[in-house]
Amino acid sequence: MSGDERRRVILQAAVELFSQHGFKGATTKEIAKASGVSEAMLFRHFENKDALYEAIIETKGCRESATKFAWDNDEALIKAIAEKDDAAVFYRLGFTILEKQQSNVPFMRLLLYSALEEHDLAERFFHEFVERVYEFIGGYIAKRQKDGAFRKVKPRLAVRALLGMLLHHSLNNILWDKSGVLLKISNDEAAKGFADILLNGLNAKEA
Amino acid sequence: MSGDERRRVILQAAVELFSQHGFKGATTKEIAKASGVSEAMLFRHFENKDALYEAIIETKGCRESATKFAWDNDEALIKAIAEKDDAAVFYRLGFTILEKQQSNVPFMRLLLYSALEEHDLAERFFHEFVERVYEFIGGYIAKRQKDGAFRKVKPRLAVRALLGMLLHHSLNNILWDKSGVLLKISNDEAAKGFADILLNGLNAKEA
DNA sequence: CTCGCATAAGTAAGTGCTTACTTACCGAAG
DNA sequence: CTTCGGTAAGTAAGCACTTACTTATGCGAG
Repeated sequence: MSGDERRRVILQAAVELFSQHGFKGATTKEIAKASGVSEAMLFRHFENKDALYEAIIETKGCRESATKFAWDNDEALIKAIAEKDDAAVFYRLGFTILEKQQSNVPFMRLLLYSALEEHDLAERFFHEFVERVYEFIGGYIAKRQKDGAFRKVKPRLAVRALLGMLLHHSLNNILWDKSGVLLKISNDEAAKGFADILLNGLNAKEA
Repeated sequence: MSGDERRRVILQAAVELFSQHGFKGATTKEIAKASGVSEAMLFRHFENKDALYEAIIETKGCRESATKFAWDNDEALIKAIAEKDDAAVFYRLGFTILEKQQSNVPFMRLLLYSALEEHDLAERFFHEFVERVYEFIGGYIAKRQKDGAFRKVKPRLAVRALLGMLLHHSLNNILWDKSGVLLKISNDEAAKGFADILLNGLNAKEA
């Protein structure tokens, strides 16, 4: 196997294990074993454990999706924003964030760990992600408030609400995968439901 | 210092460190040092690390508040439920959950870690907490739907939304305490804001 | 009051195992 | 014969947990 190939295999195994056990919890021995090489090989490809973690975050599927979200290329989202179709906007936003969990990087788990563990890199990663979401969604909410379409709620509080729903949903589905005790809700249904709740609330429309 | 006193001191230090670094991340050496005794003393008071963790969860301020929530004694909540004052109900629920963070046990952090770490005890703890919340709040929502006061949204989805807001809010405030980068929102304001969003949504009332 | 002694509170210095990381070496391809 | 992908066998430090031992604290009998 060539160097580049091996590197990718190691990264893939590392992502899996870091997102499962966190930075501290995942061991280099495990990662090496999971990628089918000796620990020594791992340390030839990556200077140390930190460098390995950094490489994951710098990875296309992670940092880029954390900061850019590929939102720029989401036609459904662009169309929804242009048409001021709020339900579609929030649905697309939620869905694309949630689906990252399913993609090559178990994004949400990595994100939650990075918020808890005291690791500079991880913390910066979390902050960048959250800030970016606040900017994007918060900006949209503020705009719609100016339009008179949204009530005057602190945009940041609304973002915190939406992001919280999504994070908690991911957390629950992760746990569901492990134990099957909790309720499984599909990402699609959750994204739709959260968008609906966020926009219309629980109160029945007054006649 | 008497045995019981010492035990309490150790528990206090352990709570602090477990909630900061997680179960794996906190070391018995650190915990012993933080409580001003040798490691050997720690292991005289608690059979092993697991037993120490278990003792914390069994603690009044933790398991009981996780499963009972002291909601039975919250007069403001009981009154709000009786009067079907939904805004007050959700505000009280949110506020009491959030305030646990401030109390003797940094509840939310412990909860988040327990959701991520692969530790039977921790997982059970998280499940119990979440199930209990789903039952209580979900039950209330279902009832209000029957009253015709709430729209037909899956109760569990609504609970997931509310709990998610609260968890994420705690996570942000934790990180704020550490870095000061994120927006600090008081628990009171957050609980009020989330209750409002959950009930009324963002959409401006249609004329 | 105090002596004797059991018991609880405490420690220093380990145990064996795991951790991140290293060194010294090997075989094949260019 | 060097360079690259690879390994076996380390190392020092850190982990949960123990051992062997010392001090403090009751507390009933004399």
